[in-house]
Amino acid sequence: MRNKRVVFLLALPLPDRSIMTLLDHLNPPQKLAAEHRDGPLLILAGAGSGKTRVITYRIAKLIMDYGVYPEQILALTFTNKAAGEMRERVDAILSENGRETDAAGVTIATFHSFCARLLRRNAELLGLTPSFTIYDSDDQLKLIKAVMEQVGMPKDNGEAKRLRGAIGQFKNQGWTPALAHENAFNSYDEEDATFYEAYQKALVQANCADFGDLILGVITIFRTHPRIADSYSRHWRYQMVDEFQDTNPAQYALLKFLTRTHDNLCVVGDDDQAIYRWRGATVANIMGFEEDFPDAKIIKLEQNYRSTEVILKAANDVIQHNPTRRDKTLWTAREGGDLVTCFTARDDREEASYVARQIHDLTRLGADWGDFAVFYRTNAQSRQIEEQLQNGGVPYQVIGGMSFYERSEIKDILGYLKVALNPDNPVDFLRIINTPSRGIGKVSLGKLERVAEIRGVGTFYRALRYAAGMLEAGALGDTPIVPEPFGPDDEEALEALQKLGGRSKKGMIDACEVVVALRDQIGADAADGNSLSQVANFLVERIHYMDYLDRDDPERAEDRRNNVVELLHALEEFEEDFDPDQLLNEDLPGQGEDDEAPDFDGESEPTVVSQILRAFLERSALVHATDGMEEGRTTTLMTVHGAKGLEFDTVFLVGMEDELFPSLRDMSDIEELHEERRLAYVAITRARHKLYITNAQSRRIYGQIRQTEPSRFLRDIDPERIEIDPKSTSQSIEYGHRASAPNRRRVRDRGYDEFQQASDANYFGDGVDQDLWEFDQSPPMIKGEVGRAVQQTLDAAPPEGDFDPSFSQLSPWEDDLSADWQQESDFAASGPSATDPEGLTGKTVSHSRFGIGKITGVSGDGPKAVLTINFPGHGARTIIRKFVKILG
DNA sequence: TAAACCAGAATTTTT
DNA sequence: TTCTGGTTTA
Repeated sequence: MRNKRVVFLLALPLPDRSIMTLLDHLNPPQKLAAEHRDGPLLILAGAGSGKTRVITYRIAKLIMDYGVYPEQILALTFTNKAAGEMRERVDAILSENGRETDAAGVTIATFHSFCARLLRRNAELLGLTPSFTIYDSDDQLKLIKAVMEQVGMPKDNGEAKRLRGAIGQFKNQGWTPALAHENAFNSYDEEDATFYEAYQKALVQANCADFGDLILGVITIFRTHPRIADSYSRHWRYQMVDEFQDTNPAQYALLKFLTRTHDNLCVVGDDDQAIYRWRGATVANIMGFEEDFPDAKIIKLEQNYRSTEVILKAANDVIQHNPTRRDKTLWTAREGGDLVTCFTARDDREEASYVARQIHDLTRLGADWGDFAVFYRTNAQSRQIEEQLQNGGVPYQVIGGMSFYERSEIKDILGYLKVALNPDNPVDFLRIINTPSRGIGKVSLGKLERVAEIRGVGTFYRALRYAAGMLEAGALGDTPIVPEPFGPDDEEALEALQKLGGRSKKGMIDACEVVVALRDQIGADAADGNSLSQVANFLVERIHYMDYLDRDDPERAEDRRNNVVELLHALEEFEEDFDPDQLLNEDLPGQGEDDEAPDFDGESEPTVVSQILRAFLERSALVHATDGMEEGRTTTLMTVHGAKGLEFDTVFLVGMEDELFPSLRDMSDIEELHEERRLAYVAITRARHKLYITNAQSRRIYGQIRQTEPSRFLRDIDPERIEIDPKSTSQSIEYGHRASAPNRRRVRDRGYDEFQQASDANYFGDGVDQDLWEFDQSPPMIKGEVGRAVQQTLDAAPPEGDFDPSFSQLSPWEDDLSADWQQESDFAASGPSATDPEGLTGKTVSHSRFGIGKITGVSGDGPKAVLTINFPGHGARTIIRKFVKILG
């Protein structure tokens, strides 16, 4: 994958001795950038020009040749994926050069996780405790609704979402409520700012921070305590930022603070890949970098090592329609290449079928499933593709979409743990108080809320303790509850809560007991024999959560229970890997170094269990469970946004239709169109050897069938670089592009009907036991070696235009696949045992967390079979079959 | 209070 | 079409 730079060895002068073998792998501008030592540096790195490579080599260079301590280096990214990859590569480079211990010292993090750490260190300065909860946008919306109600606004879901957006933008700008007021243009802005103020107050009172607060909180601290900023700035003497074009003003302000004692800021970016304007990112940061850092050195990386000439030119065709770009011309040494294949389907289902079919055929010819990726504009499009891939027996992984941590069962369990750690958190409190149902309905909640408003009570949790009669000081320094009734109304509210009926009273006592018990257990130290996974297991038992799932939705109970089990595993795993030493010598400065930095002696020293829990919750808030993408063995499905920074041999870009891609919800916003175009550019430049672009003439949206037009971006590509698949419904890119005739009839090309028949018969689904084709059970036929270039297989493919006759027959695939499956079964049948009816023992599997392992034991069968798997590096694990991919 | 039912939104993209 | 949240009913 990264072994094709050898060419340059000969062309380069001899570099420094110590790191010679490394920098030799870089081309001249790359080398120049990696050698850069002090002062600001802007690296304009085109797609596929090796920017991560440059950053990682520069880190190595700093450490090895310039004598910089690893601890002095900070590298910030936007995604966990990028951070992980960078960490890995720095690790590899340093290890290769006998400096394996150094990599751990380098701070490589996402903006958000980095700021979360800083914020925990200095939480008191913002009125938070180090145990503050991080709210995701769901939680955020709930709190906004609560605040809306509180300030007497009418219930309005749309308005709540608008406010969430407005607050998000304030925070992206780096504006506190006060600044939002100052910057208000009109009375609407003013109102939003006022609401923002109320919301922010509620957040702090709840001891919570939302995503935007992580960044804004840190810069607020830096603004008010410049000496803290100084101390951090001095600590991280060399800083690097990846994907700089996606920074928003708040992040930029953060960087300014962090570099205030020096200007060793190295940023890498590509304005053509700026795709997060909607999240407040400003290209101005990259376009005007020299203005802020007049001494900035600028280095352009223009050689693309990834794609063929055809693909690169197609990408350039598209992006050149954007004005105001930084001057940059990408070129590649890989001349020629396969044409871009376009396919127009009649509908979205046929489009998905086509993709599945192509992948299937190419893998039969020796390509690996892992060579392929399917990109779509919106997550909703993944369903059709998934269905067809399943039918075709193509194993796949979906990146993004509904994350593990967004599932209600996961949120419930984590909700309890979050409340245990921070009982002031009202969103999770309300989530768990009656889940599973305890007879605490709207009325009881109202009474509880009323009491919570009384001075001396303050929060739901404390009101609950009052109601449950658990008034004494409890775990973790809970203060005794002494309500200070402020008049007859308050007295009444207290009385009402006291006099609650039997059922809700009982429910409240129960809920209270659970939370208090959790808090006690978290408060107890690991030394007392307590562990986080024990606490979690206790919780699931104590609230009979599994039974609740069965009752709640018997249909999905099975899945959801497994998810809970998986969560418990994850907790256990996390706990095992957790290094308590890490807590002692964190590489963060702050305390002690600067007298303005607070010591957070707090009320009670956090216990190990609570620290682990805190760390786990932080990770679950900041890391998508799907982040751990596996390389190599399965086809990858993701949105175009998710694809940034990645590359694949063969890319299918689906749904290239106007109004879908470009999305254009607001036709008047020309900037939005430009951003969509950059998005298309990003998508195209992910492909190494082969690009397919597909569209559908009609598509179901919200269950309604809509006619579509081909994407304008598709028409931007020079037809010279395109071949239209003979099976395509239309042999022209512009199949019906006539603004004057919106209801035109479309001419169907010959060949279409055959294709359609097959498609209508669901040509690899009907008549086959669907279960057989479920992802996990798909026949494990790994054909080529991982990473084998698809190019070869394409060369070997049957001549185009020769429409595969079997295609129109009823079930060519079933036959093919059944044969394979049969073969596999025969193989398996050679060694089944009583406990392992399917002969799984000995097979290789892959797991999202533990990686590749071998099955050593099996009990039960079907997707629910319990497997014992040995993962090198993790030891033996017990995992439900559903959660692993069986590779063969 | 809980279950069952119905109406309306949702689909741009993510930490 | 699917999900969510709100309302009605037992």
